[in-house]
Amino acid sequence: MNEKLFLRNPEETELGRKIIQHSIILIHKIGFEAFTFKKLAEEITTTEAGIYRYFENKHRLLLYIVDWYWSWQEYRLIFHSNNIKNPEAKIKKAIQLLSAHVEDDMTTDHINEKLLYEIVMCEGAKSFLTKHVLEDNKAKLFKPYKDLCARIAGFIKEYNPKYKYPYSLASTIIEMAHSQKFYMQNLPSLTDFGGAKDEKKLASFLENLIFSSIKV
Amino acid sequence: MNEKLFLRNPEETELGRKIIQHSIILIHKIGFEAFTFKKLAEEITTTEAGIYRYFENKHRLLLYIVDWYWSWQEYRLIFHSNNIKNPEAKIKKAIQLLSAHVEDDMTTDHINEKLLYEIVMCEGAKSFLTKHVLEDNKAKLFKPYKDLCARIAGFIKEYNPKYKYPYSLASTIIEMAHSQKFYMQNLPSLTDFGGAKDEKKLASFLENLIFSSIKV
DNA sequence: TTTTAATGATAGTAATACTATTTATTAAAA
DNA sequence: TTTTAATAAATAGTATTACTATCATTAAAA
Repeated sequence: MNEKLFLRNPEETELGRKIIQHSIILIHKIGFEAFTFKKLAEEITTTEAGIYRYFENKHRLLLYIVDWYWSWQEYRLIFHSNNIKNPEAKIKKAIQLLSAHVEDDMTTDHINEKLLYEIVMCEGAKSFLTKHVLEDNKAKLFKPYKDLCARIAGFIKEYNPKYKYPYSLASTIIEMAHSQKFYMQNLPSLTDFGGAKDEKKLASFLENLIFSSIKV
Repeated sequence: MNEKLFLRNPEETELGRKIIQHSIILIHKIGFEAFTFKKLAEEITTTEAGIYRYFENKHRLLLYIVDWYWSWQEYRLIFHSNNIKNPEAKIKKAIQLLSAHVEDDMTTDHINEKLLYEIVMCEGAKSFLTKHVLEDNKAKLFKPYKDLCARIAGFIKEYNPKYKYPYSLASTIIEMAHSQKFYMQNLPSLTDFGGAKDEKKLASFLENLIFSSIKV
């Protein structure tokens, strides 16, 4: 993780890991706007000042967990596409991993991936929709997201080296996988997917969107 | 405008119109997070309490101006697609209107459409990324966005009645027109568009994306 | 003219987002 | 073993935010 995200590395102490674990639970429960360091401190029986020693403010903490999520997604993609040769299959795997229902991973003790996925769906955009996005970008705080995007863009370029918009298409896939899911659950008339059962339809929509564009 | 958005209709009084006019200027200048009713009150030499008579809170005010924007975009689309018969041309017109650089309209005295467009690009998602999105949706607060989406979905259905995802594709166009523009200006490595000059490339990307998917 | 409605001015509160200071604990050096 | 130094925790405090309440003033409608 980028060292500029925190004042003290939360992975290195018991308290730090508790901050991460419970910030995920609490943001998921009450939303990022209502989330405060004071409420978090109460949950883990420490003090507000205790949390400020780890994170400058709650936005940095959001960035930390969002970055963690994108790094995890890229790791999963590397792992699952490792032994695939065919670029078409690699792209399909990426779509499947991004649009399928996420379950708690269990390999990471203090991070609940299912909750984290839902946080990124509901709050993820707030990590860059700020007045200081350019500064944050200079500090490389969006690197995990950009790396994932570049990896998928790479698959697209393998599939069709002449396609003109691999990066925009890759960011479109990632963003739509999350925002169509959000619409599905909250504003369904913006989608063609009815209940929560329709998760395979989202993957079909994305596959159709991508492959018809990049078809050689 | 939906009456639930405000406590007192800002269109009906001088002060109300000043609130709208200067909230657009101020949100554009300092961002929605830093924007407060107190700062706005200072700008227009009224009091904080004066603004609270019009809007319950700053989120409702954001929703008001965002809804105004989507209604304006739909009006523009109706106006410009009115005498077009060909569904392909209608879709192209929609893409063009959504992805082109917006200039101040001048027909509306107190609303600067250029600034409003930039606000929707940077802050628009915050209007629905909340814990009360379902309630707000029940109160029909997202109707203008959904209407625009449904209109574009209608064009898509005209073009190809068999295409399976007209609503998701329509919301994808609208969202990407704004978010790719944001990326272009702030996180360019997520796109294939270099400087601000590349605005026609965004339209080409979207046209390619849409028409290759819905091609009969 | 009287009533109603909108605005203005002032004050007050609980919560938020921090910062600073002091106190306690632990670890290393003398 | 005692002193010193570094680290962490606890407490307190501040400016700002997001409101609510009250009351006087002005303007428009009945």
